[in-house]
Amino acid sequence: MIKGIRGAPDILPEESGKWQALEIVARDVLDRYGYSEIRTPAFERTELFVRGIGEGTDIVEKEMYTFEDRGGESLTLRPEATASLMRAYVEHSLGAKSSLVKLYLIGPMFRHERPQSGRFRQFHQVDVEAVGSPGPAVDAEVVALLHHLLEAWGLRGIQLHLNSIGDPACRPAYRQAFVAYAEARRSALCPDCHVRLTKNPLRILDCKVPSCQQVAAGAPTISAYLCEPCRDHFAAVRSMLDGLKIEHAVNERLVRGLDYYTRTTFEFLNTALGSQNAVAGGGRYDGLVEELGGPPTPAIGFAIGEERILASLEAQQTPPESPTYTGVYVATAGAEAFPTALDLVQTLRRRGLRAALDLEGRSLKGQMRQANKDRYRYSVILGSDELARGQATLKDMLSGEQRAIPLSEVVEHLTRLPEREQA
RNA sequence: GUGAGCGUAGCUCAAAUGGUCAGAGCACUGGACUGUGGCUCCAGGGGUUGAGGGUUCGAGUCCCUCCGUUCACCCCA
Repeated sequence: MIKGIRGAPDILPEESGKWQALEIVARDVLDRYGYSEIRTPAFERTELFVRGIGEGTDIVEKEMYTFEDRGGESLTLRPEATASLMRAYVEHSLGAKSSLVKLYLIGPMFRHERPQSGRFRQFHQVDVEAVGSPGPAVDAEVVALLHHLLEAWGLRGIQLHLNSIGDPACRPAYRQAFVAYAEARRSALCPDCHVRLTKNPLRILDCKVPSCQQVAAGAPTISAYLCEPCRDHFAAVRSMLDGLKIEHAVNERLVRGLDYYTRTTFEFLNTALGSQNAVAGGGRYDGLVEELGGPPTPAIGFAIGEERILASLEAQQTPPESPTYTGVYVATAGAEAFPTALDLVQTLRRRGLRAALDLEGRSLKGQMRQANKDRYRYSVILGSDELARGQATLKDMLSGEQRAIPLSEVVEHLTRLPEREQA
């Protein structure tokens, strides 16, 4: 048996409905906020991610699915959406059409990590980006949008963590101060953090090792080092969120792992989820577009992990769907009724009804069982008796009542009956 | 990449110290109900016990290797 790829699960028929429901809500809410969908390819030149995400990041260093195409060019399956989206933004000069461009992208991302609960090698994100404005109002609206989305999905108990990590004017000073502080306490740090010290020192703030946390607790905080503009920006974002009654906690340890972030960073956490508990995360990245060869363009965005949203909904036992009885199952007694049944079913389908019949020559009993299992609201029984009299038997699968009606009126009759009924 | 746990029918699981141990429930198909679902009862199909090797008179049960899977670390959605 040829098996699927580890960490790239199939979404089976019984669960695809949940995904559809999730994405319908997302598209609806995004549309209300004025966002347009963009679809970019699932792969890009490797260079795009190396430059966009950052040479030293874990994603680029060890998690990318990279391969050479037949022309010898290095390509990579997208590990995240922002870089692709910004590439398209620059390539097609989307900024020329309006000063603030609002885009979203839904699709699979690929990262070569060891799978575990809430983490996959192919996973799905709803990625949202607002490009073109540096103002704090955009930050606030973007966070409010995400908050709105989670609410629309029915998620409960999600915490919002917020931080500002400064900009090129002030972050270097902080970084320097932090490194000096950490360097002095090197002996207390775990081996991983020794590596971080040179590669990505701020990540030490995130480390879970107790001794490192102690070091982190006494470390200089970013807030003390923010420059005037960054401080004002952050304060403005916070006060707008307060005005919108969106609860948030400032988490100075929230240092995101991608190089391109500036100023505002945020994460929505669900502590009910276990180890991989970030349900969505994002931030501002005012330098990325320029880094990719475009004009200096401020932007902010976030990504939502669809698997983690679904897991959260499972965890709180509110699956997105409830079974309904709809449509018509046409059962036949005797092979001679089949042509009539087939024709009837096709007609019903053209009239917009969900309709089916047995294609395997099963017994009437078997057909009725199928009708019940597939949640059909009505069944129509066609047999030699009915055909001889020019009639059909119409049965209500919920009440069990049945009666004979003229064959010629079946379609009309069924299209007038209530279409959807709760179980 | 590192560590730990687990791998028996489609699914969830049984099978005491190795000796009728290859089973049950659900699901599926058929029947009881001679043309009818959801309840009940009966029957049937389906497994080289993840793969390969070893120990033994004998292994699902012990040992080794590999593979898969789960959770955790790392990191992130």
